[in-house]
Amino acid sequence: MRPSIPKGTRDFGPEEVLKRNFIFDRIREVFVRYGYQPIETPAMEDLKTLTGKYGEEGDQLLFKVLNNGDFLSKADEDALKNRDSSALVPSISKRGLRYDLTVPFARFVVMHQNDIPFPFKRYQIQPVWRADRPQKGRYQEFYQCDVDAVGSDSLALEAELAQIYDEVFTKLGLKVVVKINNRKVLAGMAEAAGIPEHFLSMTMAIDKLDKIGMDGVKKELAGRGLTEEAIEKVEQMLGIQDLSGLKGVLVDSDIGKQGVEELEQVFDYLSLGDTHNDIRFDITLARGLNYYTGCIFEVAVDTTVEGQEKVKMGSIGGGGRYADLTEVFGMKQNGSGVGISFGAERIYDVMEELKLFPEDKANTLQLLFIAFDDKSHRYAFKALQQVRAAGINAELYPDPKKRLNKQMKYADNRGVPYVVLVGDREMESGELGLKNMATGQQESLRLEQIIEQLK
RNA sequence: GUGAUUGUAGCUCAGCUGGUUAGAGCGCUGGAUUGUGAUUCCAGAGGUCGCCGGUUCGACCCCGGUCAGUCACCCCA
Repeated sequence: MRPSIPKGTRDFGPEEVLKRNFIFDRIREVFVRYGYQPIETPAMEDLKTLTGKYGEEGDQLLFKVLNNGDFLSKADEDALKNRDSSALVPSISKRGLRYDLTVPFARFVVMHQNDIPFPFKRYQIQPVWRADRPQKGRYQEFYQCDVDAVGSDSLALEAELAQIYDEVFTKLGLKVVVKINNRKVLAGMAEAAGIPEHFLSMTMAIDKLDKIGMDGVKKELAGRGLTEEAIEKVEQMLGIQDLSGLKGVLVDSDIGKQGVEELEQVFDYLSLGDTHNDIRFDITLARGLNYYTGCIFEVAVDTTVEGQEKVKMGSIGGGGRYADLTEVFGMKQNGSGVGISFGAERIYDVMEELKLFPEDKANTLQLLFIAFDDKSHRYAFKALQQVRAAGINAELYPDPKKRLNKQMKYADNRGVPYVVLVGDREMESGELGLKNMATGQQESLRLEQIIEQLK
């Protein structure tokens, strides 16, 4: 048979894994520096944990795992007869692959609420799965890197998360825009426009502003049944760039005012420290996941920065506050959480495009021993151990009977910077041939000298 | 879930309106060179033309379906 892998999934070769780890390591460093602790949760969750948390669209994108054994014997007869897939699912599948890390985390917090300190600050770097149609920057299996804090309403946490975005992307050498908004502001806008019942449609339309433009948004709002008057009000509010202006418009909406005040506080905290990226209020930021209740975040590549103009990539991170998510799992108090996520795959793609990955020599082979016969192979095997003990990444070509040019070719393919050649002459003199693969130069040195040079 | 587009050697691709034996570059194997890779020269291996079906005397080429990649939409990281 022909080998293949499921669509939307990928293999990663050594070079890619090293680069991916570079991203994960930078992210993890910052998470740890801010006091967050690691957890891991299973790839599979009970389906009931996942369904209903991501909206209707999200439910359709969940991977369901077929029950073990004779699952059809317990299948819903009617659903089966009517070919009604969505009605059939509960009777043949009780588990699904996680769709994100936030919902499993909320489940984790509630299950372990008596064992963990609050506020609980955790980070989690694991793959998630979505049954989406793959395209540019979108896969069915991809990694998310989440930081969340549960058990505190403090807006210092929102500010801290924005700082984390700032710091991670600075370490990665990527200039970004961190957009911040608040669901309460959006709710206030709906109130001010007299359309609180259209809150969700309004946010979804607004979310598309940078893609379809103001005219597109207006068309979409009209299509969703808003009056011309309401649409005009929404358009006016979308033109507001600063928080103080917004406060005046939302004066009659308590929730709207609250949202503005929260944002003011977040930016006040941020003003106490230095940041390196454009962190700004953006009234057009909406975000689709419907469990968000307060501040929301989204990160995009800053295309106004020199060298990054041509990057076309959607959001490379997002998050927000979810006050009620743990309540769904039965937690009565202390349950407000806030968190952000890094889209590692998209960050990878952007960094690849901009050539931001450094040569990471620490993780690759530094020295290769090549022996000409069994006797020198034994000699090299012994020398190898000393080299490794000195902290140099080294290996010995395992088969000395292979022709020398084969072995040299292997060295070339591995991209190893230095080769040590060992044969009769070298064993006799105790001076080994150290060859620099880049220049082709070769010199005779004692093993200790070689170690000294490569250290 | 909707639409567009592509699928030929390990990789990147060429292949005329449908006509015998499907090609190139790179890579791979062997040799020139049994103590030297990357450069040079010589030779060689490697193909169910994504898969299934149809049209035709004849299909890599045309038609239908299907699978996969890519891109856009919906949504999203």
